[in-house]
Order: sequence, then structure tokens, then C-alpha cells
Amino acid sequence: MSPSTPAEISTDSPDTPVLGSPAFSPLYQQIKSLVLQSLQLGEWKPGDPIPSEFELAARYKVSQGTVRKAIDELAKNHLLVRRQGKGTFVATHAEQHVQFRFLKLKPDDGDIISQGPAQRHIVDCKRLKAPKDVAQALALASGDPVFQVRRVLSFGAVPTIFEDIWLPGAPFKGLTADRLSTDTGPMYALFEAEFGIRMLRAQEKLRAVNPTPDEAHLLQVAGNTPLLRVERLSFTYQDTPMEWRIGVYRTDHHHYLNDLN
Amino acid sequence: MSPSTPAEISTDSPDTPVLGSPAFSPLYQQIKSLVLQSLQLGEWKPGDPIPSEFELAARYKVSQGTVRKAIDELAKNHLLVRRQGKGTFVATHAEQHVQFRFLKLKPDDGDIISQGPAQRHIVDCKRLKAPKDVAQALALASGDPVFQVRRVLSFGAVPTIFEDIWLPGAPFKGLTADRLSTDTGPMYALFEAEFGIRMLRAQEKLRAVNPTPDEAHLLQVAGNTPLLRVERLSFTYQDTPMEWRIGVYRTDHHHYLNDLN
DNA sequence: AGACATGTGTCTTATAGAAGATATGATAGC
DNA sequence: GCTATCATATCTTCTATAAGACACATGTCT
Repeated sequence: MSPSTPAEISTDSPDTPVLGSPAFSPLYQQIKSLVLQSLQLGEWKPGDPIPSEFELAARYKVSQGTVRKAIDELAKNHLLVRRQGKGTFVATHAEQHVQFRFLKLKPDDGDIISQGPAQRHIVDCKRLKAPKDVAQALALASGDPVFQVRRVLSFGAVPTIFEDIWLPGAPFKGLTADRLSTDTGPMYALFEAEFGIRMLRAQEKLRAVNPTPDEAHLLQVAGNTPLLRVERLSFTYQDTPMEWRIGVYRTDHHHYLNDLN
Repeated sequence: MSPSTPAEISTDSPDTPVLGSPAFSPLYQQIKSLVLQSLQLGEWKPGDPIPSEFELAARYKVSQGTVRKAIDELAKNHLLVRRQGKGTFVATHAEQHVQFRFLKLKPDDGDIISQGPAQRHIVDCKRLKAPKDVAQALALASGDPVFQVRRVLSFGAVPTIFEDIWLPGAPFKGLTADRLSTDTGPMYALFEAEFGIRMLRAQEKLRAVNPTPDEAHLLQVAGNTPLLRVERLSFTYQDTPMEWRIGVYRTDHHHYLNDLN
């Protein structure tokens, strides 16, 4: 047969295992998942540059334009960051402008006291067996080890957010309250640096609730204060749930800002 | 392809494309704004097909690929809809799958009674002078004529959403409670069909609140029930604000669903 | 310091075939 | 004659390739 058939990626894998996908997908989609695979396997670390478009084109035996289309999509999903003249880099939670990508609570317009960085206070950090609801959210078996982290975020000395965070025990082996307390940056940056776990997307469900006595005490509000309850499920590669977080927000000086597009 | 002598440089050959005044942006961006202009001026009506990529390429004297990139972006912004084999169409709020693009309140998982379409009930519809806050939100002068529409949405006979909607008087000239009541489809579809006004994007600010006595009555809840207050500002072309809407949501059988990407 | 080379992503053009949708005309069966 | 079915032609968007000009960043040489 022909010694060098170009673009034969489709033929070598009769069954793509994931998601029961149709056997034939566009080339650039296949490139996209190959790049994704390299990202997941850690071939390129967060912050590092990935090979240039032409290098990848040569590696995968496709044209530069095809690689470009694949990278474009990954960049739109915030998995990669393009920098003209420099290269394309693996996105990281440690960067300034991506810092609080998932935190949509903003200070009200003209509110001065709420500006500036948040003060963090870890209430506790325990390792225990997953309750049923936690297990279900994280796709674990009931009773599997999980970490529970509870913390309060304050803005300008006003306690504003209480969060109840649940993490699967295995990937986060070694997590301690101390490690969390000493850290100064955002939590997701720590997850990335310490445990190699990168949150890629999340889904939030919002309701209005009254606080539990515990929450009322931690947030220093009356028991009948309406609060915003934000239930967030965060996913890493392959849409694997990696964090379940129930946040309770005070909205007297802040609001949850959302752009509909 | 041309059989003529290659060496000769004809005067018109470099073909400076028909570009607008903003001379220093990529070609495809300029094409994008030209298409946008045609959309705004109503050259192509909602639901209609726009000219094919090759036609537009000829019209603007650029390549088909450049037109494609412009259209791609407009399609991602939901201003156009591509349909393979058929053409590219002006997006409309009247389509089934875009119906409630801006309504993020979803019934809780496994909740049966809340399924199905919403029942609408217009509480009132008045024409009056804009209060200060309304004028500011809609970029009007204080005292300019505005419409105020108040309505209740119910799911499975449970009143769930109360909305206080403010519209600028001039563009919506002729709006009546009757017209709103008789209409069966989504409100934005009516705005589009009757007034030629298309909401393109919106911004929402969320807080948890207790209802006013009025709201408590209309939503049939106790006065201390925590409710989700959603303040939405909707924009049409040129980012002109065209609707200010304060919604109050019951979240006992629903939640506000948001994807973070 | 300035000029230059090089490596990167960005933009534009051109060409070609694949895939989906639709109209038209031929053909077979009644 | 009439209708159902198939094949074909011709639109459209979608995918892939290739090549060149440009812009940006960062060196190295003079």
C-alpha cells in the first residue's frame, strides 16, 4: 500500500471510547482531543508553552490551519491561552486576570468598603466518609473518603461568603487545614499546583434561603436574613466532578453578576 | 487562472476592499460590522436568509473565507443562525429552541408539577414618566415617557415569577395591556415582530430579598419568604439599553441555573 | 543603542472536496 | 394519464490544505 497516507487518524481507531461518539468526526476535532489528552496527561504543565502550530501540524500530520482551528476552540474554553508573538500556553488559575473566574459576586456600584481582596478564614477541614448527597454529586460510592472544608470570606471586615466545600479523598490525598490556611492565593491555584487538579468548568444552581443558625453566626446576620445559596459543581477533564461547594452569600453589599449572551 | 501576461500590474489589481472608516482593524471585523449594519437597518428581516458567503464575498470584495470568519462570530453571538445546506438566517426570538434564552430559572430535578409552559398574567401596563432610577438604567432623561408592565408567571398553577418591566416610550409606541395579554408567545418575540426591537444581550444582577407586601400577595408567599431578585438590563444594537426588568423569583421548586465556562 | 534575523501567532486569499437540502427530470408501476 | 420513486444537478455550509503577508517578541550582531 502507499507508504505515507496523510491524515489517517480516523482509520486507526475504529471505536472512539468516549461518549458513544459517531465514528467520524472532523479532523480538527480529533486533533482537539489529542491535544486535550496531552494536557490531561501532563505532557505540558500549566503555564508552559505548547509546541507551535507548525510543530503540532507536523506531529499529527495535518495542516497548520487545522491545528489552528483545534487550538482556537481550546483557547475559547480557557484551556489554552494564545499570546501573539510568544506562543500558546497552558492556562493556569494562578494568573491575575483569571483569578476569580468562577466567583460572580461583585461589590455594589459605589460601595467602597467592599473593595479590595478577600480575607479568608478556614473554619475547619476534616476527612470523613461521604454522606449520600455528597457521594452522588461527586460520583463516588457512599462512604468513600472525602474532605470537607468550611471557610468564610470577608470583604472589608464584613463576613460575606460562607462555603461548605467537598472534595474527593483520593485525588486530594494529604490536604490539611494548615496547608489551606498558609496559602495566600486562590484555592483553585493551590489545587492546581499541589494536586495537579485543574477545574475547567462548573455549574451553579442558585436559590434564595434563610441561613441555618451556624451560617447566621458565621456571617453575623439575623436568622431571617435572605441569603443567596450557590451550589457549585466543578469539573475537571472528561467532565469528572471534582468539587462540590455550597456557598451562602450575603447580598446586602454585593450582587451576583451574570452576563446573558 | 488568467491567461494574460503575469508581469503586467494593472492599476486596479490590489483591490482595496470597500472598507468603512475604522481603517485599522482586521478585514473580517470590518465585514462583521458591515453585516451588523445591514442587520440593524433591516435589510434582512428576522427569519430571512442572508446572502450566501460567496455573494457577500463578491459584494464586499473579499474572499469567502473572510466573510466566513465574520459570520462565524455573529453566529456565536446568536445574531445569525447557520444551517448547513440551507443558508445563514437572521436569528429570531420566535424559534422554539431559543425561546427562553434569557430565562435561567429551571424546575428542580424530579419536580413534576413545575413542568410545561408558563401561564402568563398581565397585572397592568401603564404609560408614565420615567422615575429617576428607570431613566438612568435606560439612558433616558428623567421624566421621559416609559411603559411599565407588571406580570406574573406561573408554573403548574404555582405563581413563581413576578416581573416589573420598564420600556422606553418612543420605540414601543402603541404598546397596550391588551396586546400583551392576547399574545401567546414569548415577550421578546412580540417586541421583535411588533416593534422591530431585538434584544441581543443582557446583564443580570442577583440578590436574595424578602418580598414587598405586593409581591408577597401576587406570589402567594409569606412576607418572610426569601426570594431571588433578578435585575435585568437588556440591550439591542450598539449596546443600547432597551428594557429594564426587575424579577422576583420563588425558588422553592425552581433554581437559577448558570454554567461557568 | 541600533539594526537585523528569527520564531511565534494573526490575517487573508485561493482551491478543492464533503455533506446536507432542494428542485428537476426520468422512469417504473398502477 | 397519474403517481411514486430514484438519479442527478445545483444550491448551500462545512472541512481541509497551502501559501504568503503581517504583527509582535526576543534575541544577536554590529
